[in-house]
Amino acid sequence: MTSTMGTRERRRSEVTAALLAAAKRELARTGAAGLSVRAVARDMDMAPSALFRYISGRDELLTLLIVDAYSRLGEHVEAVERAVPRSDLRGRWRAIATSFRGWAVANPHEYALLYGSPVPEYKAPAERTNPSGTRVTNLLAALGMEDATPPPRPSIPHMPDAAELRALAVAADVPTMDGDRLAAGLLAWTALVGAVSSELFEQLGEPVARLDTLFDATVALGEWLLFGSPRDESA
Amino acid sequence: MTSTMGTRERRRSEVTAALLAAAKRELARTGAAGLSVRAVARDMDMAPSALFRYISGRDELLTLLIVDAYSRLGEHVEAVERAVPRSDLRGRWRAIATSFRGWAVANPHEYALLYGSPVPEYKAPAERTNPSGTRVTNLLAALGMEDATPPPRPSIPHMPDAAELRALAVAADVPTMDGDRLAAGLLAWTALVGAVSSELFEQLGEPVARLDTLFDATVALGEWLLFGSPRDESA
DNA sequence: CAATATCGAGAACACTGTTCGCACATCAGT
DNA sequence: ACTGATGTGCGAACAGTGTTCTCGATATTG
Repeated sequence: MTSTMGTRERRRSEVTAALLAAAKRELARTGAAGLSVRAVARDMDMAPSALFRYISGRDELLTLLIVDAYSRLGEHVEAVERAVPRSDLRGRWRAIATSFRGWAVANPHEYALLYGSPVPEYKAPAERTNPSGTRVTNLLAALGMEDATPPPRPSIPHMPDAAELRALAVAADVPTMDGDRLAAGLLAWTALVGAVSSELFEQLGEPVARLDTLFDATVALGEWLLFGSPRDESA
Repeated sequence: MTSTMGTRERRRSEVTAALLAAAKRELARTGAAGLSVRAVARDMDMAPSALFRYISGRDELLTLLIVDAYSRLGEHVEAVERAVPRSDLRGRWRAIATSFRGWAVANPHEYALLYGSPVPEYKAPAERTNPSGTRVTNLLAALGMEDATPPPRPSIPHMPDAAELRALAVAADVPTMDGDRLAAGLLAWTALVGAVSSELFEQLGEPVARLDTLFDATVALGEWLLFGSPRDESA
């Protein structure tokens, strides 16, 4: 219908874009908790009250930033993963993990917004964050689906038995995946998030230079969880 | 020298204690980012300006809360771990992990303050947080030291080799521990933090009931990283 | 052109952290 | 016991925040 936008419509989308850009700058500068509507307004040379024509309040500003950050993270990880040959499942996992970490260290405040402590008095609306928020975990799920070989089921003592893990699969939205594989994916994922968070939030003491090694170990652990030892495949 | 406290000294320690108690209540209610000096003052029936006789500002209030939270977490985990027979190393690990998670779910805001995204514009002074902040990881380190059997060195592909892991040990402040064991401990620790954070910050979707199972799997993984499979011991 | 919807700005309100000056209570020394 | 010094609480004030409301200007529509 509206093949050409009227000046009003055009200006509105322009201002909306500028608003989001300014908010992203502000987020990258001071972090989520320090994000100020007035500072964003100053950055845009607008009165603070004018911004309320475009956002309902600070909460929606946060929601916009969360969705945007999820999207950019997903875009980044997907692009890196796509460059790996589809048959190299282990390489694809490593690409996901390393690109995830790379984006996190390049965008620490955005990472904190997504995977750090939630902002109090604010609950992100799932219907808006879910589509972009699950992109990277979806990559992991796809990885598990494409792996034709039966999951290695490593012999780990006290590991919950297959029935419990299967129940885990039912509760999540991946009913077609067997429990062992889903558990392996979840373990690899939470371990990855824990390693990146511990590194970024500086909870491990001083050895900054060696964080690479620790991360490599995490990636190797995840790979082993997902695909087992190489000799298992030759067997 | 001052065997008895003068009324001034007494009152000061009383007010300090009440201040910390009120701040803890406020933290448990609204979280770290929503912590308000004025709200604490209201809770104590004092003028906001009066609090500045006891704290230098909001940052020191945060520091106090961080140290206190670390201490209580350490106390809790240490108490639970102490109840396990010293010879049951695996049981001690499980006690550490489960009590860590138990305290986290019971004190989510405190946990977020310690292991979530750091508060912007605020850097916790390491000389004050370190003593209490390393109590639980020290338990883990002690666990590794007491284990006489050589580390199992599980065959994980792409795991950094022994030399790199040893370098990791040198960089950290545990030079007497061999690299494999330290790497295993760090991996178990970051995986634990990742699992608890993912659960508490609700980044895993809906299956709330099954989070226990996922956590059990994380504990089992950590146990395997630290001590290997039981049959390895019989060999 | 007239009616209407949208927009930006400014003032205002209720908050926040923090500083300052002023009364008052307690202390140390003679 | 009196005095000077020190610690303590308070009210006012300043700069900053999120948000609401009104009001004039402007663009769209009939």
